Amino acid sequence: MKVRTRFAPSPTGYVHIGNIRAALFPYLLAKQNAGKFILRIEDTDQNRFVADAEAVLIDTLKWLGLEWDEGPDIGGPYAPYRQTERRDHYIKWAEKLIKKGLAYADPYTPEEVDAFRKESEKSKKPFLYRNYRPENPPKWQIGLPLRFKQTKIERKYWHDAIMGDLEAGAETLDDFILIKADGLPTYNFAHIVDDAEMKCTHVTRGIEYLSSMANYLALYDALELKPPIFVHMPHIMAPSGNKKLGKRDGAKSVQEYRAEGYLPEAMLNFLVMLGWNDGTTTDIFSLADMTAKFDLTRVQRAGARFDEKRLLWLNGQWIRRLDLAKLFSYVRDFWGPTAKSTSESRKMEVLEAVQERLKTLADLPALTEYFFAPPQIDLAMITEHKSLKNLTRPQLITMLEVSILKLETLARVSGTSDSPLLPMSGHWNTESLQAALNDLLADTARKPAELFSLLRIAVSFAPFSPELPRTFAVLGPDETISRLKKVMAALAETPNA
RNA sequence: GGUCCCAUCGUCUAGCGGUUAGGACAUCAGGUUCUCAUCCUGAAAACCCGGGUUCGAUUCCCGGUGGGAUCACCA
Repeated sequence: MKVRTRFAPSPTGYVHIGNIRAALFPYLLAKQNAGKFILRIEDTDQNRFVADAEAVLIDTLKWLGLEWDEGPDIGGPYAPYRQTERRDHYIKWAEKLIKKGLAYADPYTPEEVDAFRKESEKSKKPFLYRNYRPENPPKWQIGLPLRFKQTKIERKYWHDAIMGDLEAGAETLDDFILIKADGLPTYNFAHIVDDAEMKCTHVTRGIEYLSSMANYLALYDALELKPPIFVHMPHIMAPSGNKKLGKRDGAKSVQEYRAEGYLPEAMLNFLVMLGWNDGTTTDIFSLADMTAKFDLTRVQRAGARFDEKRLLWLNGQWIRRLDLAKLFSYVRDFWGPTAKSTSESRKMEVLEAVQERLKTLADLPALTEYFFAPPQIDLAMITEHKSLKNLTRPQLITMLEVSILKLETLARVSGTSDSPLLPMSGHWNTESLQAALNDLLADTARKPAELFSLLRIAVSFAPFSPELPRTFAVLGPDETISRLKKVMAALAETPNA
C-alpha cells in the first residue's frame, strides 16, 4: 500500500503542542513507509480567520523538520491544498448526495434549531435534528445549510489503529450539516471529501472525533467511499488536574517554547514519548530513530500528562549531544549583548565551553557574558565566599600574585601576542593549564576550594562558569592575567575588612 | 444526563497468567581537585475497588468507582 498521510490544521495562529503530535504521527507513518506526507489547510471557518496563521504554521513545521511532500506552498498532484480554494469540489460531492436523496436543505434559522434543542432538553431527551427533519425541504441553495440525511439508523462498528475495535450507538447518528449557509463545508464533510480526493490512506486526529465516527462512517457509505485507516490519538493532558491540555491552562505555543530556547529535537522527542515507546528502555529518539521505530500498536490509549520537567531534561540531553556546528546554528539569536561584536569562531569556542551547562538556549547570555566583556568587580563575592572569608587580604593577594607569575610563565612559553584576535597556540591549553593549576596548589599550599574559588571568581564574578582550565583557555592568557591583576589591585586598594 | 473511551510509582511508561513488578523524569542522600551543569552510586515511591475464570491474577471476563471526550452553520 502506498501510504499517504496528512496533517490538516486550522490556521488559528497558535500552534499547540497537540498540533505538533497531530503532525508528527502522520509524518512518521508516511516516512517509515516511503509514503507521502501532505499539508492541508482547513480554513473553512471564516470567523476564526487569522492573517499570518498559515505562515506561522509553515515556519513552525519547518523548524521542527517535519517537511511535507504536498502542500499549499509547494503544490502537488491534488492541489489546491487550502479548503477555501476547493469549494467546487465539495459542491460536486454534495450534489451527488442530493441526487441520491441523502442530503437536503435545512429551512430553519439557527434560532429555530436552538428552540428545538431546548425543547428536547426540557423533555430530558438528547437533541437529534433528524427528529425535526422537515417534510418538504426547499431546494438547496447557498444561504441555506445542507444537511446529511441518515437513512440507516443502526449501531456502528469499526477498527482504530490505536484504540482497537470500537463501536457507537445509533443515538449518535444525526443529520449533521455538510455545507454551511455561507457555502463553505463543515469539517465533517470537507475532510472526508479531501482525504478521498487526495488519496489519504490514514486519518490521524485526536480522540475528540471518536464521538463523530458513526456519522462519518455513514457518510463514507453514502458517498460510496472506502473508509481510510483510522488513527485516533489520545489527548495530551494538562500538567495539573485531569483535562485536555489547553491554552487557558497556560499551555504554551510551540513558538513560545522555541523562543525560550527549546530545541526541535527535544520537542519531537518529548512528544513522541508522550504515549509511545519502542518497548525498550531507550528514551532518546532522533527524528530518524523514531521514524524507524514508530509503531501505532504501541501507542498508549490513555491520555498522558504534559510534564515540562521532562521536556527540560530532554532539552539538556539534546543540547549536549548535538554537534557544535548544529548547536551553533541554533543559538544564533540567543547571544547576549556583550557578544555582539565578537567573531563567529570566538563565539564557537565559548559555546563549546558552556555546551554541557546549557539547559535551554536562553541560558546562554548569563553563562557567557563575562567571556566577551570584563565583569564588574565585586569584592564581596570573594570576601564573603564560604571558603575564602577566613583568609586575610595579604593571603588572598599572595595567592593571586603567585598564580599570575605562574600563568605569565606559561603564557611566555606559548608565545602568545597581545592581540586577542590571534588564535591561541602552543601551551596555553586546558592540559597545560590543569598542570599549572595543580602546581599552584602545591606552591601555595592551599586547598582547591580556596585557590580555585578565588581564581574562578576573579576572572568571572559569575555564579557559575566552566571548569577553571577551560575558562582560562577560552579567555586567553592576556585577558586572564589582566583580570587577575585588576582583582589583585582592587584587593590591595581597599582596606581590610 | 445520553453516547463513547480510558485506568501500573507524583509524572511518562515496561509488563501481554507464575517477575524480588523493570526503566526514565521529578524528589531525597552521597561521590567527582572551585561554582553551576554534567556524570556516577544509592534511597523512597505503583498494579483503583469488588466479584468471577484459573492450581495461580497486575495481566482474561463482569460489575462498580474514578477520570476523560463529545453532544455547534468549530475543527
